[in-house]
Order: sequence, then C-alpha cells, then structure tokens
Amino acid sequence: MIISRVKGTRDFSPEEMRKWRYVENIIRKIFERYGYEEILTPTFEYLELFLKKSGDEIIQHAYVFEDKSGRKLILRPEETTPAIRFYVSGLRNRPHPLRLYYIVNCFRYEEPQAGRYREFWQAGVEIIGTNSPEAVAELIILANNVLEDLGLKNYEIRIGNIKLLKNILKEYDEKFQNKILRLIDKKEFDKLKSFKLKNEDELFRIINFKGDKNDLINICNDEDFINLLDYLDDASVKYKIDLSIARGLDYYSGIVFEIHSKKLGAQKQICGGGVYSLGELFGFDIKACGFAFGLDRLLLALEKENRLKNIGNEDKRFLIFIFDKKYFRKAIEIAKIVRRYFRCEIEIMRKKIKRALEYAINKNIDFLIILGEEIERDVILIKDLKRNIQKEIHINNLEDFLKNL
RNA sequence: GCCGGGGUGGGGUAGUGGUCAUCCUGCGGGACUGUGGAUCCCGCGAGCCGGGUUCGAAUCCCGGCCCCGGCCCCA
Repeated sequence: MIISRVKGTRDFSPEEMRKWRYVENIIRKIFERYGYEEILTPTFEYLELFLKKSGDEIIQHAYVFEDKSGRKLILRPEETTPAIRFYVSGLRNRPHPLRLYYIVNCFRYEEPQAGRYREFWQAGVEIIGTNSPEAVAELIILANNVLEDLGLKNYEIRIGNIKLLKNILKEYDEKFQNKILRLIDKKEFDKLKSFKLKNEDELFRIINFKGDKNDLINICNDEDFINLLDYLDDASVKYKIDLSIARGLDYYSGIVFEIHSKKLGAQKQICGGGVYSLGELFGFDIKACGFAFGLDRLLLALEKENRLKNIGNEDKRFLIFIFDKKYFRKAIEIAKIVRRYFRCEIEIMRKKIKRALEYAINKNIDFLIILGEEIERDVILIKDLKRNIQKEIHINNLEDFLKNL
C-alpha cells in the first residue's frame, strides 16, 4: 500500500511536533548547561561494528541490509557504540573528559507495543575518559535534573552494580555469566539454585538485598559505590538500590541505573545507563559512562501526567488578506516587515473575506491585516481578532505598531 | 516469533446477510458586491487486502497486512 506507513513507524502531526520539540529543547538546554556538546553520526554503520559488541543474535533484532556494492550495513540500534566509534576514530586527542550528547533516531526490529516502536528516539550523553563515582553522580543528577525541569513526578531511579555480580561469578566464563545475569534479572531464583553455583549464598544475599546505603555496608565494601550514593544523598536525589538490575546491559561493567515511569505499562523504562567498557572492541581501554532517555516513552509519560498541555509557539500570528490579487505584491512587502517581528502568512486561496476570517479564527491568528483600496494611499487595516478592534494605519507606522505589541 | 482485542470517508461513528452505505466533524464552494466561529444550501470523501460460502457479503468463514495491548526480547 503506497499510502500506508511501515509497521512500527509513526507520523508526527504539527501538534505532536510542537510537544516533541518542546521536550527536546529542554533536554538539549540542560545537557548543554552541564557542558555536554552535541554530535551526530550516520544513521547506518557497518554491521561488523555491532557484531563485535553484541554477537550474531543482534541481526534478528536489527535492520540489516546490503547496499548496492555489497557492504553489509545496519541501521543503528543504539547510539553508544557509534559515539565511541566516532571518539576512537576522530576525537581522541581532545581534552578529557569528553562530554558528548546526541538526540537521534534508532531502529530495532521488534514487535511494536505500547512505548515500543521500530523507529524510536534516544537522547543521551556519554562521558569519555573516566568512570569515577563523580562522573556517574553527574550523570544521575543530570538525568534527574532533566526530569525535574520537564515536570515529571512519578518516576523512580534504581541503581545497581553489575560489578558485584560479576565478581561473584568471576570464576565462570563470560557466556555463562551472562546466562546467570539474565536469570537474575528475570528473578528465576529456583532455576538459579539448580546450577549450584560456588558462591550461591553470597550471590543471593546480593540479589535479595533490600535496604539503604547503611545496610549495604554489611554485604559489600565497594568504595566507589558508596561514594556515589553519598554524592546523591548530598544532592538530594532520591533513588532505590536494586542490585538485581542486570537486564540487557551486556556492555555495562560497573554501576548501572534505570529510571522508570510509574504511569507507563509494560515498557516503562524511560532512561538507562551506567559504566561500560567498549574498550576491548577497539583494542584499548576506554573508561566511559553514559545514559540515554527513550524520548518516545518520556513523551508518553509526560502526556500521562498532563505535562504537555498548552505547549505552543508564543509568537503572535498575522494573516494578510487581500481584496484583490493585484495587491499581492503589496502583501509580500508588508509581510516582509511583519516577519521581522512575528509570524505572518498571506491569504493565497483567493478566499472571500468571510472565509478568510473563519480560517484566521480557526487557526488562532491574532491579527488580520486587510489590504483594500486604501493601499493606494499606503493605508492598511489591522484587525485585532482577539479583542475585536480594527484600525487603519499608514504603512510607515506599521513597524512602530509591531514594536509596541 | 507467540497470545488477546480491533480495522467503515481526513478524524469520530451507525448498521450482524437483502434497494444498503448513517450521523457528527472536517474540507471546498454558494446564499452574503469589503469584515467573526452562526444559519441554510450545494459539493468532496469510506467498509484493510486476497480468497471462500451465498442468488446476494461491510456483515459469515479462511489467510495475509496493519493498529491497540500483553508475552518473549530489549544490545
């Protein structure tokens, strides 16, 4: 069907785009205020880049294709890997830490459902050069700051530490470790017990952990972790410790965090991040950490909390109506002046004035400029549609009129 | 890939086998010669696709596609 959308994709109406840009602009502003700088990478990469990191199974969940000369390519399924690729190939000799951010669309071949699309948007940051608790604290504070400024209320920050789990499992190979981590995330503890793991007691103590920072000291003495929690407490960021976070975080290696909206359904994670190691992928060690918001879900969550009502362009709107097409040239001239200050359209459908008025009112236009015979004397009519008053002014006085609005 | 619920003009809807295509809204125009969302009138515009049952299918059956939600998964 020529006019249907591809499954899992969306069109965005003018109203939706207004909300979208509003949210995006706030994110962008906060990111920049923290000193992050924007980057953009290609929409597609060599398949190999992602194969190295995630293995063959990603092909099933990605848009993979060959171009005309047989290159094996992939539409980016996430942006951290391309960002690091960019860093390695072009940004390495910049002063560290590097603070980078991006707002990009990504693609995954999954069954669409609430909050999950095949083309979706990520707004994320990466800190390259360190994975110190100070850096992670900055990330979480930053993410929290964005949500606060957007006015989101019903969310929960959960912090875990994959290093603790991986330490206990360090005697096993990586493949087996990942299998165990997956079971931990799914809370399939019975199955877990059937493996009779060497440090089973210790492991269960960790994944069943419930409590706050002070209780944590009883089961581990990870200094970085404690430092981070101290920083967050000092910054009054509310969080929950959840040491069983393990899902889908293959490249994460240390502290991780997730933010969930309590107002969303099955797909309720609106943010995820942590300390990762992509170093092996490129042949040397890179200390880095980062996070990304799922923009689509963030929008959904904000919508559920009624935070996107009455978002609009505050700029006043003008419409120029001409009684005869011979005044069109004058209309362009006048529009040029108005547009220095406000939004201005010209009536181009040769409507009758009555219909033009209806159009203006329906589109919430503030002022109607009417060009009739008076224009021969350089006089125009300006009708204030909101207050229903009308006056004649000379073109020479138009600019003053606009300045005083 | 699996499960459940759906698919009728641009948006929202009515009809459960029989002349079928309803109503609201939208859009374009007219009544109205240069001024307000009104009113009246005219016009535009639809049963997801393919197959089957039937004299006859929007309606019943099968398959596919897509949407909504859930599972798996979420790098």
